[in-house]
Amino acid sequence: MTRPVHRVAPATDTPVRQESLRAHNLSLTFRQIVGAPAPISRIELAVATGLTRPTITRIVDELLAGGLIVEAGPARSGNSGRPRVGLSLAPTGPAGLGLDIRVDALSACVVDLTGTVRHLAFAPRPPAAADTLARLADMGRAAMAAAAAEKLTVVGTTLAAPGPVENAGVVRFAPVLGWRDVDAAAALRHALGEVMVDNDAGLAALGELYASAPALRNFVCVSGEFDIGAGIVLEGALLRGARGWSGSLGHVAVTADGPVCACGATGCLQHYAGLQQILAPAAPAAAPAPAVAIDILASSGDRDTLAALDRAGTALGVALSALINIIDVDTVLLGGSYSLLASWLTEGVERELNRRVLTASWAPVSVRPAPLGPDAAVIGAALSAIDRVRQDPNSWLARA
Amino acid sequence: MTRPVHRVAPATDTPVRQESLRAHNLSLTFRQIVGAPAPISRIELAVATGLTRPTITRIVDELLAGGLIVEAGPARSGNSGRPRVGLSLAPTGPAGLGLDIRVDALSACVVDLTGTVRHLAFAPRPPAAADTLARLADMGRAAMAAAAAEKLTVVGTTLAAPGPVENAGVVRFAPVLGWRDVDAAAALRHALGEVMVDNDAGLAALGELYASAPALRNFVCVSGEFDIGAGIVLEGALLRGARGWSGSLGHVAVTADGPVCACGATGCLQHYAGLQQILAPAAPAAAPAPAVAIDILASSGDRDTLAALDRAGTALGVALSALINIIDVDTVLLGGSYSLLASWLTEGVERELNRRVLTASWAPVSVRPAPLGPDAAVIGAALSAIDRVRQDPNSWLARA
DNA sequence: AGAGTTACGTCAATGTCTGTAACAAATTCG
DNA sequence: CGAATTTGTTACAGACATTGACGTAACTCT
Repeated sequence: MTRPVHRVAPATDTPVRQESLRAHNLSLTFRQIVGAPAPISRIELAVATGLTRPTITRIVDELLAGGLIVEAGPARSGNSGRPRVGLSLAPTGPAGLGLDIRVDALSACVVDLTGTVRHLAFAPRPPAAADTLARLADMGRAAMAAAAAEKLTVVGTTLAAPGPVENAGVVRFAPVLGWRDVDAAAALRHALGEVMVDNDAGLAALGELYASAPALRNFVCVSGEFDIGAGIVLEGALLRGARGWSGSLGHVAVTADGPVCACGATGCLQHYAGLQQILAPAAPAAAPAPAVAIDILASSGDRDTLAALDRAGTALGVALSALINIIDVDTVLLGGSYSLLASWLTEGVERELNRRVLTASWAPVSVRPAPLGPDAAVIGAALSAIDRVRQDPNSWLARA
Repeated sequence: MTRPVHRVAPATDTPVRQESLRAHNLSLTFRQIVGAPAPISRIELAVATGLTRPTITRIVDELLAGGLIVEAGPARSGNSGRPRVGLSLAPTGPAGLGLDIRVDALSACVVDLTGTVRHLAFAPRPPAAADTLARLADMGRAAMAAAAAEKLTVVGTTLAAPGPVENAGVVRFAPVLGWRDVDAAAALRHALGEVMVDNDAGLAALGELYASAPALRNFVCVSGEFDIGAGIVLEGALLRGARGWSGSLGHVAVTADGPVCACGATGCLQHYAGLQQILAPAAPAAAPAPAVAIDILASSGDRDTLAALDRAGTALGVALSALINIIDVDTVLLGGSYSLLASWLTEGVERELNRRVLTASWAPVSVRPAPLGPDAAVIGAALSAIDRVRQDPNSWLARA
């Protein structure tokens, strides 16, 4: 009856010393500043973190010296007494660089510590992989220069790619681009330094996460570009799966014995809700920006397009019901191109969710367009790059 | 000599003081002992944790005094020198209590620190909810008494329930039992103290996780009892979702326009792969242990049953493909009753996974029966209760 | 203008952990 | 039997964060 036991997810595998204690409290305090909706004073920090005022003073000094935060003017707190000095994130200093490969364009984005987009550029996408990567390197260098001009230092770069990515570097499979096993991280390393590569749908979800005003914590963001991908955020963290290949929603079966898909399976969501498939009946010659074309056709009352949108919404709802039954989230964001088409899709999605999600009667799932829309992935990529500093400012302080 | 660089501990929301430092290092050391395949000496602990020998000595003293570990006899390490003293988990001290409500029976289980099952009992399930809970309370008390007789103290209790659970206490919906919104934690609190309630499929996955010999880290365990549930383990942690309602695989659509299910939707997996549905064509009068009945019928070559099993395997494969496309895991365990039927199901499941999982060609998904089978949920429940002590021994030490 | 109030900084005292180094124990080998 | 070797313990010093008390700054109200 003896059963051996083996290790499970540990808290941390490293020993801690006094030094790490200090680093931890510093990072804790910094995260409070990051998360505060408005400039926050030292006293408020002391209350929020549970640390004492002298400790906060010391930590704040360190953050100020490192250029990570700035003091705002004094702000009234109560009626009398010395006003509090607001502390907020510095608009200069570290920044994150994001790159995105979309069907219709390449884009680059720089965000600062506060999450503000400081630079956003687009360029056409060359057909060949090598040209695409070279162009991205150029855009990255240009973005870094633009950042430097505003006293920003790029501390990390993330590339969003439309397909499953392995080891944060190799794009396994990207049908739109015709890529297979492209080591994008290696190709960009020379020009841009270390580059993390991640799935675009996941990064779009991260973008929406960081940008969400009443912070979302559990949601899925469906990005409908060429491929349909889902970025799943649980407890404020992106779900990457065992090998980072989560979120291939496009190849979830809606009808097991449906029509054959390019992937070899049958009845995939892609077939019902892919942009090309929605557009096809009305305009066989694909337009450069299919989502816009679909929106125009639908607005003009085109029956084929409206019918296709209805099918797409229903199919999306079926696949999302599977997703939510499998992993419970309370919000669906229609992202990427779908954000432009949300008004045509939401109804069908909601209908299926209400029918099919087992727990819908206790806690209805909210469906809405993603605020950042098609730019969410670049912005998310840049934010994920800067977020390493936001979560652990010590790396930046150690550098200086 | 250069001092090793130590990364900050994790993103916790609490401040750390010297005291927590001590607690962290103690818990780190203890987890090493837990994870070691054989008794481990102080020196080995020092190497494994990165702490110094004096520190290890102090921590080990504390663990010995607290009764969490015991010294084994000296063991040869090299040829000469003082032999190492092996340290291993104490077979007495804290224990976890698990309870499970199954269709066919109630069960209770006690595991000790080492993960060994020390007590396992079954009882018939009364039809009414109140009776069921009263019986469970009795079984829990009996198990606690049995544990005490072996010098074990139950430090936590977990109840596995067949349905979505809210706030670790309220069973929202359990069709087999006819339960809706039953506050099981409250009902058992008086007899057993604080009880955590969780979904049975998730706990079964945890059971398989803790018991897996070459440790699994990313897998899904499908439990087919009355309801089909999936427990998803990612990086050694159970995925619970926003409200703990993850894993309702039974109501994932296999064919969107399929037959109507009891839940109100159409084409649910439950309809194709539920035990009752597999059994129905051959033996309309449900046997007490459907899985056994199915196995016997199939072994005897019953055509209807074989056909039903084929349909079930295929449907399971479709739903699991959706799951794996959505969240990437590399292993599927056929658990619960399915473990008994694995030989009839595996082929169909594998076929569909290979067709439908987008990344199957790079990394095939392994499908196999779950070693613990139908008892995984109780054992997992008990293990999850004791695991709190294993992950953080300080709670136990503080008590004494 | 002065009292009252709140915010923030500084200093010494305290406690606790780690690391180094010397020391004690237990066993093998010549 | 004693030297060598490895394991485990004790003693001391160094480092660092927290606490608490006191002092200073800034602003409002009377």
